[in-house]
Amino acid sequence: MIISEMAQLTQISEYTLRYYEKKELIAVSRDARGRRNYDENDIEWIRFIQRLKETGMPLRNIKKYADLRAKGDQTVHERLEMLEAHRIFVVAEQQKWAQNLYNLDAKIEYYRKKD
Amino acid sequence: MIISEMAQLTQISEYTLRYYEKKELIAVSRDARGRRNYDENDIEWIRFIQRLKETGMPLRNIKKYADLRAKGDQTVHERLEMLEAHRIFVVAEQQKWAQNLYNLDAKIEYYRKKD
DNA sequence: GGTTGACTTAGACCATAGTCTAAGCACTAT
DNA sequence: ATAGTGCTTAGACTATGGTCTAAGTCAACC
Repeated sequence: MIISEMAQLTQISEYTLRYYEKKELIAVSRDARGRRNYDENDIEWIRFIQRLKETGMPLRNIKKYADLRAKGDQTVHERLEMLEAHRIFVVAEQQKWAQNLYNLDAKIEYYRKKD
Repeated sequence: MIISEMAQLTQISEYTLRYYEKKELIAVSRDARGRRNYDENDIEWIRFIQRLKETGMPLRNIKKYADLRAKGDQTVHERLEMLEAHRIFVVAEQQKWAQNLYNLDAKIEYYRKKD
């Protein structure tokens, strides 16, 4: 799979895909012509990056994770620890969103009465 | 209440408080000496701004809301509409977080077995 | 043989949201 | 008096995460 297809599939621009590669979040192999050749594995990995990003993990941490991943199975434990730490963050964020939604609803209720 | 107290209370730096004022998110009155004099109303308003920010509303939208607020009660309906639109956004974000947490947990489970 | 779309390096540019400094003035407290 | 804290304007600088362009190469398609 070529970069344009990948961009389409993941909704990540070609610029950004190259940018991620330069930042060493992704390592992509090339075909005989030197073009990036994304495989199933890359797709999965990029989707995972997307999820980490959506849950507020900065690229530098994603990079750390990518580095561990590149080192192979002996880093599974470390990766697990990263994910578990991130999980705690995500849960805390969720609670913040819930609280904020609650407050927002109270405000909306208040305005509805005024309106 | 003077700016340093306000910064302490809200955990927003003095720089940022002045920045918000320059951006016209807040209008603060001055005392006889020309110093910013925050009152209860300002505190409540700034807390509200914090919540909007925490739920991902960009400053330019908060500014729009602030402008409406400044115009008084005849804008209650418009403000309500803004909040309702934002509510939809917040709920969608929450769902995204829930989905991401679910995926994260699946990944963690997978790694736990490998570990 | 021209167009298309990929590649490269390097760097400019953008938005967002601050953060900080300089320089000079004003007032209060020690 | 002088330190401390507030004020002002104006602009520099930071971090994050892209986004885009230039300039040149290369291979494939029509």
